[in-house]
Amino acid sequence: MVVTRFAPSPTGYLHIGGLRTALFSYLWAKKNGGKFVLRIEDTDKARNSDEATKAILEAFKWLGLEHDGEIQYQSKRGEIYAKYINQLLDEGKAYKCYMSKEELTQLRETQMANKQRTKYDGKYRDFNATPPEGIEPVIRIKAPLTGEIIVKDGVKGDVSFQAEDILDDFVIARADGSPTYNFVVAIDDALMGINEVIRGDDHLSNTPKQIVVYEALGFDIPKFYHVPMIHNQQGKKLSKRDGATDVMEYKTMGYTPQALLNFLVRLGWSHGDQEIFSLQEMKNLFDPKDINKSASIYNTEKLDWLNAHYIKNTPNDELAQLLLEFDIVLTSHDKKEIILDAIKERAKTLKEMVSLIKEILQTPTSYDEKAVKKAFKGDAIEILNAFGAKVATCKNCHLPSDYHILMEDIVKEKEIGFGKIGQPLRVALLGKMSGVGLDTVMAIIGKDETMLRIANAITALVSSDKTVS
RNA sequence: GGCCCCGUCGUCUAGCGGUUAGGAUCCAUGGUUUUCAUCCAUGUUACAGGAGUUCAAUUCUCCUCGGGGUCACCA
Repeated sequence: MVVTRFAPSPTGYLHIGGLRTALFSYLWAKKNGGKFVLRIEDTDKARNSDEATKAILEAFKWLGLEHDGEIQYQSKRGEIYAKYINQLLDEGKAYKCYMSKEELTQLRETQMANKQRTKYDGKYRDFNATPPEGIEPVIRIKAPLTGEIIVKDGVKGDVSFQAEDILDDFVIARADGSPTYNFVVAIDDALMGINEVIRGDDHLSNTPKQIVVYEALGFDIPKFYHVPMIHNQQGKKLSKRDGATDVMEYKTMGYTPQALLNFLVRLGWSHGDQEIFSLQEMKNLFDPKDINKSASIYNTEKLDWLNAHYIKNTPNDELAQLLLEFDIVLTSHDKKEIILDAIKERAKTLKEMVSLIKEILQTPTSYDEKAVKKAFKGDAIEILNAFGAKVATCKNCHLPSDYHILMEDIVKEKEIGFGKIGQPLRVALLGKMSGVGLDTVMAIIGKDETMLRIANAITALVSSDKTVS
């Protein structure tokens, strides 16, 4: 069974890059009928917060990503780590190092001065004399000093490291007894049965150290997939400064979970030429072997397009539901269908839908100057007036088609083009030159409101003398 | 600096020795529409550079250049 995991450290909101690796891990587990474990790496007490954990869970919930089993917290697993530290000590695979921080610093400075790479010199590796006074030791693992370590990576291929280039006896437990990252990750992954690790490729160079731990403990080494980073426009690692890296920001900006997931799954992964993936399709088709090797640049143009696509293809009931989050209540509005049908084709985000809806439902209080200039030429006011009268006498005006007939009538009677009535009427109803079809607007707001808006516009424009003759 | 990874249109990507180098997005143009948007059609734009290997390289090898990541008693 495939068991994957997402293992964030709760130091802030859920990052867009983190979400992508989470999604990949989730999909791969689901595709194989396996398990997706959520593990909170909260060993750094100074930087962690409960809020951050909540934020991650909130984002998961919004996007519909579900982890399997209980959430694992590293902070609760201290005893387990201690047990393995002692085991390694007993087996002589790890040892206590009494080098003071000052001495370590000194060592590094000397190495740097000699243009050597900085590494621990193994001073206490085979030490069995009386330890120096007043120093709490750290625990170091005996890492191989020579030889090759190969990371078999499903994305990058076999990546080979030379022990002498990168390894030294690294610390697995600090002076206060707390275990370090590379040690606990290996233990947790092994104990939780994680056999496919999908994570950012910034961890690739950590992997040999973790392999050292796996081997010392006799654990099976999982399959690794190191997925390339997401870069900002400058080609650097995406950071908070780049803006919009908090997953939940996308909710407030009016993106749908579907669109965001679809956007993310295609960043660094592809399945032929397919662009649109439902969550179910992702679960069926995702395979880490199709993950790209190179980093991608974060650019939301395609997200906008996907979001527009999903809005267009979402049933109105669902849209009404989503709009509730934006304080738009259409769920039991009698014109719900006609409103949503009218605007879903022209909005890129839910937020845009909100302003489109308000634009229709609210009586305009001002008129766009350019639009007025363009629309109100010649006898526009007269035409508009005549149209108003037509609406007033209309006995059966409910549907857009009813109003459309009215417009056709006036075009015929006055022998004018559609624009002659369309333009001034549009300004009167919406206050500007663009927007939803006029017959639709009138059907939505009804006969009385239509007449009111026409009257308002005429009054306003005549009194302010904004007409152009 | 050492080590490691990467390099196809502006962007996301397909390609897995022989293709007019494909799709998507963006942009532009045209059509549809009373307007805007949608939709449809058309178009511009890419194999970082140089050596090999081969009958043939975007594809394989090496070098150069460029970009990124990582080198802790952080995770």
